[in-house]
Amino acid sequence: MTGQTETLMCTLLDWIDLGRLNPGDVIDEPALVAEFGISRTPVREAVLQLEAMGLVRRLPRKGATVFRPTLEEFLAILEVHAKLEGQAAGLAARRLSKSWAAALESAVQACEDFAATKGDAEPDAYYQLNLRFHECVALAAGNPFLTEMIKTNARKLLAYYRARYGYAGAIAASARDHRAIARLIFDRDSDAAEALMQRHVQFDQITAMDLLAALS
Amino acid sequence: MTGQTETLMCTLLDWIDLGRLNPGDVIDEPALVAEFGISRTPVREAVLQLEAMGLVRRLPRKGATVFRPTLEEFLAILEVHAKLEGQAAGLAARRLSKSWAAALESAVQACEDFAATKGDAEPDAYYQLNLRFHECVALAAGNPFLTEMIKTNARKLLAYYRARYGYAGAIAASARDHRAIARLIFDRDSDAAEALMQRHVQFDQITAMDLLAALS
DNA sequence: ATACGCAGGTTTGGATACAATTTCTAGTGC
DNA sequence: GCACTAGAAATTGTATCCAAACCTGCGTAT
Repeated sequence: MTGQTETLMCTLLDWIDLGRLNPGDVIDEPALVAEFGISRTPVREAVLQLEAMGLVRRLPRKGATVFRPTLEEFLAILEVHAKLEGQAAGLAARRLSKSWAAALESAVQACEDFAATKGDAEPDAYYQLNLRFHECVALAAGNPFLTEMIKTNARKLLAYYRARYGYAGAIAASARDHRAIARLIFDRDSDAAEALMQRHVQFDQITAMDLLAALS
Repeated sequence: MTGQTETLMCTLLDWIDLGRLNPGDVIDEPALVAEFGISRTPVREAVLQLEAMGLVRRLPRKGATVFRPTLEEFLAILEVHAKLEGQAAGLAARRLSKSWAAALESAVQACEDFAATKGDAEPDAYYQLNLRFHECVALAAGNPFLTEMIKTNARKLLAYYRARYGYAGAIAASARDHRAIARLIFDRDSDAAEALMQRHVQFDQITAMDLLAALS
């Protein structure tokens, strides 16, 4: 009896992270009730909390769906997300500890190795490495609140980021960016790290629109 | 029957905004049940959603309390909040429309007039003007997502900001800052507006710590 | 043939009932 | 007199139940 609401929420978050639930998918409450053998109450509460976080949207009489931004919403979120990731990089440059330096270097290495050996194959696998890099930077910034915010926002853009690495050369370019950002962080160049990370995340809005179009 | 959960949530948010609920105050669920003549379910749901937003903390067996940051949490939130307000100012400088320009000018004027005529008296009244200035900037930035985020974060720091204007000269200094920021926005100097707003919000951390100490 | 409407079913929000864990209290024994 | 324990009450999470709002489809009337 360790909190069915909480358990279910974590499960749903995992499903979103793993791509088992994608933007626009309906969250079928009765089905969850049946699948988990629990009552409507915790299911309802879990969905309500996800809605409060902005990850789920509930249309009147239409069921709950995983948040799927419109073009305007996507660009608005991306704009803020890029700024926060930038801040994280800037702070990391100022606060980097020995142990996070090691973790960051290994995350960047992993990205480079992948780009060198696998090229454009397995974009989903690269996406996981990408996640690790960004998580490292966020954690190295030493601001748990910022980390949490970045994670939540990232979830709203998740499916689109995943799609990003399907384009030829995207993985190599991403790995190069990561290296450049890491170098600036290691050099303690806070301003440059911030600026570059922000540009890295807010990749050409044309590309963003391509992604959106591809996923509509 | 127009959504008791939603109604209650808005009421609680208002209470927080108006200072009727302050950080650390307990949210007595049974009392709310009695006061509103509703059942436990909507009360519980409202509190859970506030918790998901980070505005309420629920300790095991100790009831729910309005979020009251520790010193570390306060500084972490302030760091992010300042960055976001800065972004809003920068975007406003680029996107300012005629009508928002007028609203912004009037908000700044109101601050200046207050500082000139009332001096350091009625800090709570000035706080409302301050809110309007920041809201104007956020709205002028044209990013609803950013606006929402700023509002939620501001709520977490609310009681502390209110206390800020109790210090001699604080109101006049704030009004001067607002004028300087507005000038940069009117001049379309995005970078400078962003930097100045960030500094304005993340006021000297010494001061922040004074506030915290005063409120513990 | 079409449009109006009414009866069922479904969906959703809310109330209440129930169970488990824990705390307060009072009583008893050392 | 203090401590320990048992029981009573409360807090909290979950389940079940109820009522109102709204979709759906069929029937009837014009």
